[in-house]
Amino acid sequence: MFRRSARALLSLWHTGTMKAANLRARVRAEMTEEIKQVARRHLATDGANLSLRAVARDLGMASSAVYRYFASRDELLTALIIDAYDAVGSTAEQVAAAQADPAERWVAIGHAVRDWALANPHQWALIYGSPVPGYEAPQDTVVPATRVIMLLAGVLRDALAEGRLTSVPEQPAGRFGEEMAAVAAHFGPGVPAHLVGATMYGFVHLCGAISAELFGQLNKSIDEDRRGFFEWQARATAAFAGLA
Amino acid sequence: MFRRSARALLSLWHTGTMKAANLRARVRAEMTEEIKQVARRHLATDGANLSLRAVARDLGMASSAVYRYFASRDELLTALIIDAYDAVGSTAEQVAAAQADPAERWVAIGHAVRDWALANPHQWALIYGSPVPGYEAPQDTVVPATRVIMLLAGVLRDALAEGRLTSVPEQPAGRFGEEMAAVAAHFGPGVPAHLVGATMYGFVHLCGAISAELFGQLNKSIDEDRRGFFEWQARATAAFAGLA
DNA sequence: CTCAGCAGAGAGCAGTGCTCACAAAGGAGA
DNA sequence: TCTCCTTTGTGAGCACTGCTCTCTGCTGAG
Repeated sequence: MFRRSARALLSLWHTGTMKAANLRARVRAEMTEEIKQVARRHLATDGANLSLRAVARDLGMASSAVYRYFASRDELLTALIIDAYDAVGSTAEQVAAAQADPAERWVAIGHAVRDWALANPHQWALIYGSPVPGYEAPQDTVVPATRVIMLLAGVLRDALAEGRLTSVPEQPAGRFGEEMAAVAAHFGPGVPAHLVGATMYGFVHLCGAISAELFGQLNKSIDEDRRGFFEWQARATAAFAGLA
Repeated sequence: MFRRSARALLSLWHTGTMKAANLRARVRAEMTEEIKQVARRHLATDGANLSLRAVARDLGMASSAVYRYFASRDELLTALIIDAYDAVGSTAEQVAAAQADPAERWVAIGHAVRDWALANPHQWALIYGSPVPGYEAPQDTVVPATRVIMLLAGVLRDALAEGRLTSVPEQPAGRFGEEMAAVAAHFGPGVPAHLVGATMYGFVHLCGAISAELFGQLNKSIDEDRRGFFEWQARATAAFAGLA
C-alpha cells in the first residue's frame, strides 16, 4: 500500500532533492511521525487508554505493522511523553524570552505551561499525572523533562545576578539542604541552595495547581476565574522566591 | 461454594446474635468488602490497571459473579476511591486532633497525608493522579474528597478565631476573589476570602508535593531527605497562610 | 412447604497487546 | 542488469480483558 507520506517523499526523490541512502530512513521517520500524530489524536479524544490497534486502524494498516516502528505500546507512549515535554518546554521558553522583568517572566512561564496543559490535558496527564502502570521512565525522558524547571531556575539565577531578589526563603537546613546545595553546584558557582529550593517549590506548586485544575479538584469552588486564581498563586510563589 | 465470610456469619446466626432479616444483607456487605480488599491488594502490587477477572480468580469465583456486587469495573474503582478518600481523611483527622499549635497542626496534617500516600501510592494515584480514562467522579465521592482540605481550613479558621494569624496573604481580587468569598460564606460568617485562598494554596501545594515525590519528579535531585524537603515546603505554605 | 429471588457458574462476544510465519518490494552489490 | 537481503506490511493466532447472557442451585420469606 502506498502511504501519502511515502508518495510525497518519492516525488522529492524524483526531483533529485534527496539522496537514495536517506530515502528509506526519511520515509520511516515520516511514518513514525504519522503514527505519533494519530496516537496523539486518539489520546485527545478517547482518553489515556491508548489502543495501538485503533491507531493502526485509523492509519489503514495492520496492527502488527505498527510494531515495525514501536516495539511496544509503552515505547509509543514514551515517544509521546518526550514530545510532550518538549512541547511544553519550548512554548514556555518562547514566552519566557519575551518577558524582561523577572517576576513577570516567572508568572508568564506559569501561564504558558497552564495554557498548554489546558489545550492538551491528556498529554499533561501523560507527563505529570500518575505514571502509566508498570511504566518506568526511560533515560531519554529526563533531559526534556527538566526544561520547564530549568527555565524557572534561570529566572531566579538571573534575578540574583542582577540583585533583584528582594528577599530569600528560609535557608534549607539538614540533609535535604545539602542535597539542594549539590544541585545548586551543578548550576554554577555561587548559586545558593535556597534558590534551588525556591525553584522546586515553585515548580511543585505549578504542577500541583495545574493538575488540581485539570483533574477536577477545584470543581464547585473556583469555576469561573481559574486563571485569576492561578495567577494569584503564581505571584505568591514568585514572592516566596524573592521576586518583587 | 461456602465462602469463609459467609460461614463466619452463619455461626453468628446460629448463636442468635443476628437477625434473620439482616443475614443476606450482611453476607453481601462482607463479600463486597472482601472484593474491595483483594482489589486493593492487586492495586498495590500490579499497579493501576486493575483486572476484575484477576480479582475474581483470587477469590476463587467466576468473574461474572463479581458483577453481582459491582455493576462495572468503574463502580469498583469508585468504591475504592471513596474508601481511599476516607482513609487519608481519617488518619489526617486523628493526627490533627493531637496537635494544639496551629502551625504544628498544619505541618502534621501534611506529614500524615504524605505518610499515607507513601504507604499507599496506588491509592493516592487513584484519587489525586490523572483521572481514570472516561471516568467521571460520581456525586458520592465529593464529600469524602473534602475531608483533608476541610481540616486545613479548620486550622486557619481556629487560628484566626484565636487571633494567632500573624500575617495575611494578598487579598484575592477580581472574579476569583468573589468565588472565594462565596466559598468562605459557606464556611461561616466573617470568614475572609484570603483564608479560603490560603487553604486552597496549601492544599494544592500539598497534593503537588506528594505527587511530585511519588511520581518521580524529584528523582536525581532530592533522593535522601525528601521528608525534610516536604516539611520545609509545608512550613512555607503555613507561613504564607499566616501561621507563625 | 412452597416459591421467588439471589448468588454463583460458564459460555460467549468484542476488544486488547503482542508474536509469528509469510509475502511483496525495493535498495545494494556483483 | 540481475540477484540477493533487508525492510515493511499482512493475517492468523494466543492469552488476556470487560461485560452480557442463560442456566442452576440454594435459601430466606411468606
